Amino acid sequence: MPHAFDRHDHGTCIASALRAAEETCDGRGLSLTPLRRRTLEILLESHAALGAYDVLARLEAEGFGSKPPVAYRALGFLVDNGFAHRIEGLSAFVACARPGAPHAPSFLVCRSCRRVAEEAIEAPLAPEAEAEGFAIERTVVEAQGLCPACRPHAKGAA
Amino acid sequence: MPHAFDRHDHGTCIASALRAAEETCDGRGLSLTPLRRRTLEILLESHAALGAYDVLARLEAEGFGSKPPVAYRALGFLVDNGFAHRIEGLSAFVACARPGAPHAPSFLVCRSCRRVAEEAIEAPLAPEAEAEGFAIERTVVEAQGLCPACRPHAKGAA
DNA sequence: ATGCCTCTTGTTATACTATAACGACGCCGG
DNA sequence: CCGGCGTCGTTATAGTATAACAAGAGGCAT
Repeated sequence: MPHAFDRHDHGTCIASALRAAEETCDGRGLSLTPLRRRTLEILLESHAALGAYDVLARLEAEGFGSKPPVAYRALGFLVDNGFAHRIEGLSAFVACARPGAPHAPSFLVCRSCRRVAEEAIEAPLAPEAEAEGFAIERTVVEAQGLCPACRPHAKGAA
Repeated sequence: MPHAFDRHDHGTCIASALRAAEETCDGRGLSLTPLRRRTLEILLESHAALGAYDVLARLEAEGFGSKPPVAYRALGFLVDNGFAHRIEGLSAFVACARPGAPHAPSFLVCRSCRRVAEEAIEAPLAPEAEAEGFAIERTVVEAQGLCPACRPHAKGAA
């Protein structure tokens, strides 16, 4: 499993993510329309988190609609179906690194270049939730900091 | 340590949090001004996360300024000094349950009543970050779901 | 083929969240 | 006194997100 911060064959990344999305859509009767597919491709171009309005600008430049709901709906579809994730700490979106497999994702988020490495981690609050009678539906686990590439030259924290 | 979802003496909660804030401010040469103190009190009234504009409305009704920076600055002061936390998943703020003690907080967040239980948890991504050469500066750990009180009568997930 | 239903994309308009930039005032040390 | 700093107030604007409605495409039962 290549990491966002490692050197890797990114073309393979993209191809396998698209294939997984196609297969999952087939399997569930979902339609990966041109808009949705293109939105996913835009996210896949890098491992960086993109804001909804960044995505929207790209879509508009390629002939899709220019209004926020166009981007938010496509992103919503991708997130709902596990092809992308929302990075809460950045109000931004990133392509899923493990599409197809259900998982509770967690992230290392670089505050300098916005690249995101997706990690697999066990739900960390499960015992506490159990003790309280709290029913967990979704977990957000994000570590913000500096990636290996940005670490040397980024300004100090905060 | 009483939990937000447990029955507990909330007056003690409030009093000890205020006292801890006063002591910490004394110790660090910070000033807990009327605005900042009142903002903290507003958050302490419940264990629920409040939006910045909810807090602002309360402050305005009590004679403080009415513009967003008034609330954001007071909340920023509280968050920066560990007297309150920002709940990323809600874009909202909650009083700290362990003021004074440095800690990497994590939260159980009820999507129905917005109450928040603060948990102590070890930084869960430390080994992964170490392996990647990623320097963690801050972690966000939030589990969203239904608290014991809301579980019976809330609508289904999502 | 027609009519109906659902899904998708597009729009307009608006709501919600957050910060930059500037001004006034009070306090305190020089 | 006065200069610097911190705080609180303002105006204005930036950034994020969704509600509500319109139009077209395709399936499918009649």
